[in-house]
Amino acid sequence: MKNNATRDKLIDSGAQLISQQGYNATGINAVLKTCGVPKGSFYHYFSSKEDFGLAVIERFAASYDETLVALLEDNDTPPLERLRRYFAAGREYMHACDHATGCLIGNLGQELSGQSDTFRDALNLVFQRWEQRFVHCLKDAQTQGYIAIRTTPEALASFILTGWEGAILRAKTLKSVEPMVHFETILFQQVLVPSA
Amino acid sequence: MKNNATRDKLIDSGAQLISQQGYNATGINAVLKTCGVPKGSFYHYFSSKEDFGLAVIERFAASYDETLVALLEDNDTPPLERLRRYFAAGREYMHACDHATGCLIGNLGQELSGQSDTFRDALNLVFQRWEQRFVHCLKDAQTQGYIAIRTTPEALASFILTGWEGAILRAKTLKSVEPMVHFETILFQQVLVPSA
DNA sequence: CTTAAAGTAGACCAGTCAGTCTATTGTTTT
DNA sequence: AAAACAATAGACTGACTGGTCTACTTTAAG
Repeated sequence: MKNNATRDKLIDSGAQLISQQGYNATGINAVLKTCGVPKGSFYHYFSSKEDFGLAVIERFAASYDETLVALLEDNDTPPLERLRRYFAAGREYMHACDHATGCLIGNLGQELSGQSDTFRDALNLVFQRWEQRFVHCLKDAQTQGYIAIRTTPEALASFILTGWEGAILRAKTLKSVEPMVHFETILFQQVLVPSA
Repeated sequence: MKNNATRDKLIDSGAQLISQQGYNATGINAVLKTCGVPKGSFYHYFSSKEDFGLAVIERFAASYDETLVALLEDNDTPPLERLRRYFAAGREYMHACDHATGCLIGNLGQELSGQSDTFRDALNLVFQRWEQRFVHCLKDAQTQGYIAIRTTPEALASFILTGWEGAILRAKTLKSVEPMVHFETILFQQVLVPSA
């Protein structure tokens, strides 16, 4: 009843299709087809499409959190350099997916938070966990004197996360990482600075 | 064949439903039901759902551009105050819609730009027109000495628009305008400042 | 008064949706 | 070996999708 190769295959295919097309536009049959699993198995592992969607979110969040920790809590690297690497990784991914996919959590947040409170809560939690990772890194930067303490790390983390998500969205419609570059440039030039 | 009350009713209802539920989740029948128009009329005015969606975008953009001009090109008001008013209006709207709707263009950009190039192009154009309105206002601010000229107005406009869109997205999943407040606060405190 | 076109009206179509059902196969446990 | 359960398999259902079709009504032109 727990973990299983078939279940994993379903979640993997689902994450891929949902990333590309969105939740509503991705039919269960399409997921089944891409991984060659019959419908009976799907409803053996998941009670509904919503249940499946939540599992996709959960798994993506868990996997993404690992890379987030590796990037933002690497104490061998100066805090602002960690942030730079995070942005660079995001830009690379955006380029790799031909500017079509973006951020799964951001996509679903936009599509589903007005549609289902269950999804909204789940996505909100993911965002909040991400913000905490940023807070941790920003606190390091403040105590080490790299940035001023005129703003709380929490507010700064919110600023960075929302700005970055917005830049990703804009990059999708523009089919260019230019908005992401602009965001990063101005952020490091005027916000993440030491002097008051 | 041109403008008509029925056509307008369809677009109005469509804009409302699509704002709330998204494009894919909004069926044509639902639109027809909310404004009491039969299907025959719909396909008399629009050749397809995509055609309809584009008309909804076009009309929203035209109407929104008016308020944008009124806010950002009001020469009787200092440039930064114009921006403040723009953000205040956005916050008020977000509150009025119970944090559920957000920005129609942003929503559709997220949902459709990976799905249809036609939509992506249309939405991209709208964003670019908006950016130009910001550029105009920021140039005023620079020439009047309110903000430094270390960054091009174009890059700044991109930064503001993407940051704001991201804040709206985050406000939807959080059901609070807090991210929008954080964005505005830090923007005026550290980015839109005169000194180098 | 006639005729053509614009617009209204909704039954209808093939296809797809999420979800159900029964039957069968694999794998343990006893 | 047998019973119990997990998992596979896919045909099937009713509701709904975007879109088509024909019939009817209104408006305007000649």
